[in-house]
Amino acid sequence: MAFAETFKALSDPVRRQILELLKKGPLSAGDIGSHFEMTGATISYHLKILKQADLIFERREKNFIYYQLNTSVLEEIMLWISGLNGGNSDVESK
Amino acid sequence: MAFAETFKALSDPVRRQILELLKKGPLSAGDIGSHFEMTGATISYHLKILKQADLIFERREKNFIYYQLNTSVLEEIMLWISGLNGGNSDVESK
DNA sequence: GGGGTATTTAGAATATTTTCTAAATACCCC
DNA sequence: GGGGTATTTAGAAAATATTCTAAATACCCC
Repeated sequence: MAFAETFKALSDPVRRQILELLKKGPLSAGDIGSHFEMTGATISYHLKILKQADLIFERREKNFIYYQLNTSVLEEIMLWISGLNGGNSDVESK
Repeated sequence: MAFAETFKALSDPVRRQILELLKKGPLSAGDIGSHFEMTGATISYHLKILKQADLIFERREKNFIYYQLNTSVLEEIMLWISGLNGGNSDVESK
C-alpha cells in the first residue's frame, strides 16, 4: 500500500520541487531548505513524507544527512498511469 | 497551472478508483456512485475535482450526465515523472 | 406545465495536512 | 566531555480537504 502514499507525496508542490532539486544530485537537508522560505522543521516534515513514500533515501555523512532520489518507485506510478491510458504511452517514443 | 491540480486530483484513492472505473467506458454519475459507500453529493464533489483537473469530461444525454476519461493530460504527468527518472522510462518498452 | 429522476450546490462538521516555535537528538571536532 | 552545527520531533495553530444533509437545478416525459 505504498502506492497511495506515493501519490499523496507527489501531490504537494514543495515536495515535487524537492524531487526536482534532487534530480541534479544529492543534497543535505539544509541545502534543500535554503531553496525555500520555510523553516527547517517544515522541510524535515516534507522529507519525511517523501522518505515514507520511498521517493528518496538518505545517506549520513559527517553531521549532514544527504538526500537523494529513489526512482525505483516511479515506474509503478508510470505503469498505473499508462494503464489508464489504455496502454497508449507515448513517453520517450519516436 | 493545471499541472498541480492534476497531481492533487490523483492523490485521492476514491478519485483514482473513479478513473479506473471509467477506463472501461463512460458512466453516469449515478453509476459511479453505486460503486462507493458515499452520498451522491460526495461523488459529485470528486467528479468536480477530476473535471477541474481535466482528467475527465462530461457528456449530457437525456437526463443523465456521462463522464469519461480524458487521457490527454496524463501524458504531461508521465513526462514529468520520466523527467525525474533521468529520462529512463522503461514503461511499455521492449 | 407538473411530477419524477439525476445531479449539483450550499453550508456545516470532521478529518487531514501544512506550517510554525520550541525543545530534543545526533553527530562532529577540539 | 563540551560547545557547536545539522536535523528531527512534539505539540499547537492555521489552512485545506472530505464528507454529510438539505435544498436547489436541470432535464425528461406524460
